[in-house]
Amino acid sequence: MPRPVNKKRPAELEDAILRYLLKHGLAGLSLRPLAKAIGSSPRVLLYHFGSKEKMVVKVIAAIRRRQRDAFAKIQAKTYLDAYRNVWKEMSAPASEPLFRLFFEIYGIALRHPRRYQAFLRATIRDWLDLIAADLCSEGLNPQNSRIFASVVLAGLRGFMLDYCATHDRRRVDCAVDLWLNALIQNFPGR
Amino acid sequence: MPRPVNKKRPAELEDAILRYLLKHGLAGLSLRPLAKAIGSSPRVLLYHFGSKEKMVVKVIAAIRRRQRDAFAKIQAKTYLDAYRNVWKEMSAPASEPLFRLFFEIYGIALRHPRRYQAFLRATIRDWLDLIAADLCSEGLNPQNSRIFASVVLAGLRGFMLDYCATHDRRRVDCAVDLWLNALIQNFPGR
DNA sequence: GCATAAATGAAACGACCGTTTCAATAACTG
DNA sequence: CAGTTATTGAAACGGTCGTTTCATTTATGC
Repeated sequence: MPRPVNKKRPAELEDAILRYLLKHGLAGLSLRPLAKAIGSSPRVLLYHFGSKEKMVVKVIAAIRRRQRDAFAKIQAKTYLDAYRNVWKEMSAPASEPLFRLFFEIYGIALRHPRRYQAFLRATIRDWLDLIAADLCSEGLNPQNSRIFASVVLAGLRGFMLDYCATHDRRRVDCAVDLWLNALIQNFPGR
Repeated sequence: MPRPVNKKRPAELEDAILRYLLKHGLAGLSLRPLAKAIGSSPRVLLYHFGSKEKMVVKVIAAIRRRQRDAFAKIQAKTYLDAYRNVWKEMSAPASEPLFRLFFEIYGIALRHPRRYQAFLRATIRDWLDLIAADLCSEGLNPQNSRIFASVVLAGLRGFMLDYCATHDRRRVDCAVDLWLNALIQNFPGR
């Protein structure tokens, strides 16, 4: 009978907070500057999320979903091309804030495995599932698919760590090429 | 004529702080608990390092040196064996605190490139130099050595990210094997 | 032992933190 | 319009932060 709940409000806040985190990072996050920047107030954030920690966990889940969805849609005729395209997308300037934030969260999550258990598990498994499913659909057995997918994921993340730190595009791009060629020649289905 | 400076004191403090960081991480570091834990006081830390930020930068440099030295001494008859041994050393339980701290610092450094410029540059270049020098000494030209070394470094770091998050040793170890075999078959000198 | 400067202790400063309290407002139902 | 509850604002609370101030202790060369 009274004022009904606004179900879209939390999602709106999540989006705004995510954008703020992309700019300012997670480590030094505090409610007052955040609230001011997104036109809200600490009171409102705590009302909707319960606590700062719960808020962060929620937003991190949203970040993970966003990152996964951004790359799930990439397709190509061959694996070589697909992975090439993924790297091109990952290393594009537009992706860098997301990866910087991702690595920052990664570091914090490794320090607090309990709190960020969901993130730690999902951040590997999401991608492994994505990559391995593709391989499976081509006839590779599930177990080998996961092994091969682990190699792909580790490479992509490792190169991204390098690129974010050095911005040495020429060297890293060359290295990615060399790596992909070596991988593809040892593709377990060939 | 008066009391002379104790040149060993800063190094002692650095060591103690490093041990504390390995346990407690960098993100939430604050002087009072740190000082208490190492039997010192905030006053002393600031006296010797000037500020918290300068202290952190100094200790991070020490961490980097320690990490590099720990792996520089690893040798083997073939590259395959050498990289295998490096991975074995990296993924040993004793190394995990160091890598957790390393990834945490990495995330923070990416957020503050100015402050941690030295770390970001060195954390890639140190290893690249180490790996590439080996390859060069076997006759590979310097440029290709750096490319190949980039592949090795990215792989090692990527697998370590995976392992720290999942502790799925069997899968990651298998993936490392697959990756190394693929790499070695495409070793540019063969 | 005395002068001198390095090193440390104790306490305070102003600022900011996450959170709570209390009250006001807003948006809906009947 | 009245009643009800979701939502928000303003201010305060206790606590911790990095840093500074001021005084004291400590170890050395003369």
